[in-house]
Amino acid sequence: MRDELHDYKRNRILDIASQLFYDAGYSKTSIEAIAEQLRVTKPFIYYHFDSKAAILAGVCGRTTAFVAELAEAAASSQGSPRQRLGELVRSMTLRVIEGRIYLAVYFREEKHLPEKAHAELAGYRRRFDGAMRQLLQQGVDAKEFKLGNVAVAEQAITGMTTWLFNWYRPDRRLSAEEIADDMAQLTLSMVAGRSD
Amino acid sequence: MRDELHDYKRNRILDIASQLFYDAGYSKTSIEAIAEQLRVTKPFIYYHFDSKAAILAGVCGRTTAFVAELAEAAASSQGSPRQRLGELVRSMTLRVIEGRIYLAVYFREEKHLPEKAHAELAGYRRRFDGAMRQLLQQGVDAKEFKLGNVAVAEQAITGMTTWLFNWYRPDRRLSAEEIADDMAQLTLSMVAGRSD
DNA sequence: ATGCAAATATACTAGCGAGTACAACCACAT
DNA sequence: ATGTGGTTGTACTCGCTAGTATATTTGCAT
Repeated sequence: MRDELHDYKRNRILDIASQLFYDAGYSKTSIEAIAEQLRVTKPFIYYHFDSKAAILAGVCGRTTAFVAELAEAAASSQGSPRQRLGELVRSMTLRVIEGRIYLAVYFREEKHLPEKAHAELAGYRRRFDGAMRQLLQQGVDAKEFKLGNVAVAEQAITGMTTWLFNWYRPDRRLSAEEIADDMAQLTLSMVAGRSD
Repeated sequence: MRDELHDYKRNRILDIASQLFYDAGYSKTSIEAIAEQLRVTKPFIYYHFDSKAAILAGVCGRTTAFVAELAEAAASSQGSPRQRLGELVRSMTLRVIEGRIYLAVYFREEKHLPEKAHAELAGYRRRFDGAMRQLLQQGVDAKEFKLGNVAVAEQAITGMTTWLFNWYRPDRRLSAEEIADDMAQLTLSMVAGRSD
């Protein structure tokens, strides 16, 4: 139960760091600033993390893995491609909204990640892309989807969903659920193909 | 014709800076590194730019304005909404591919922009969003598009197009034109609406 | 040729902030 | 009570880099 305390402290550091990195950027956030917010001192931080970059890695890892797993689950589960794609986009949208701060930091500060963390996260992205592409291909094979290039469609869907981290603001009229439903609907129209 | 030389030098600085900012990130790129690549010294740079942030502003401004103008032109030109939207997405895609380095730097390093440049670029983004939304609304009014929430559809289209800066690599099988055609096609299917 | 202004280089300053050596503290077992 | 390991604070170092004071050069007008 001392481990739990450790985890709790680490997470508190990551909470504060996420917010500061998000608001001001990684480079403009000093370790001291993080310590100050937590009402502790620098060595407290360094006791729990090896370096500033390690904190960044912690922040960036918070959402990425999860999204990849969503896609893999969708690609290999039961149901029609159409149905699975809709559900995937819906849940992905919710997840992106939830983790928008971590995603924003990740995409912005990728260059500051230590090599190891960078490779790990790149791996998740590849898994996500692979799973999504596979799902789209299943839909094409089943004649449910009509697509030119599957890779382009895959990136289009990924893009429109991921982009949410950039524009979503919680104080909008729109609820996360409404957006998720719309996104799913738009995606399904998109893959259904020809409309002229 | 001395002005032309000035412009030329400024642009050379921006060329190098774009590439270095893109490859290594803004913070990890020193002015000296830029000078070195150009085979000049630091004061040369400072003679042409007031600060490092001013260089960043120059880099970030390279594509943004243009994209906003594309959208405004599309919103207020002749032709059916459907036709204009397709053409807009097509040309936007090409432009995003062309200026992907500048866009990547812009989205990553926004926090390092001086207030003035930040406001200016935010203005372009607002104009873009406004124009795109207007165009979509025209399509809805003309019963050409079927959309739930226009704002969500707008961001979806913006996202899938802008996201290109993140995944496009010139050494792919896909040409820019093919991608642009696909994007336009996907967008039109998307806005055409219900498919079930 | 020569003087003036614009352009570029040499050689510095100054401050910030990541990371650390070491000291102090605290909880618990014995 | 006391020693021991895990934890946090005090007080530094040290390198890096944005920015600059000043010298030098270059090109052009006359």
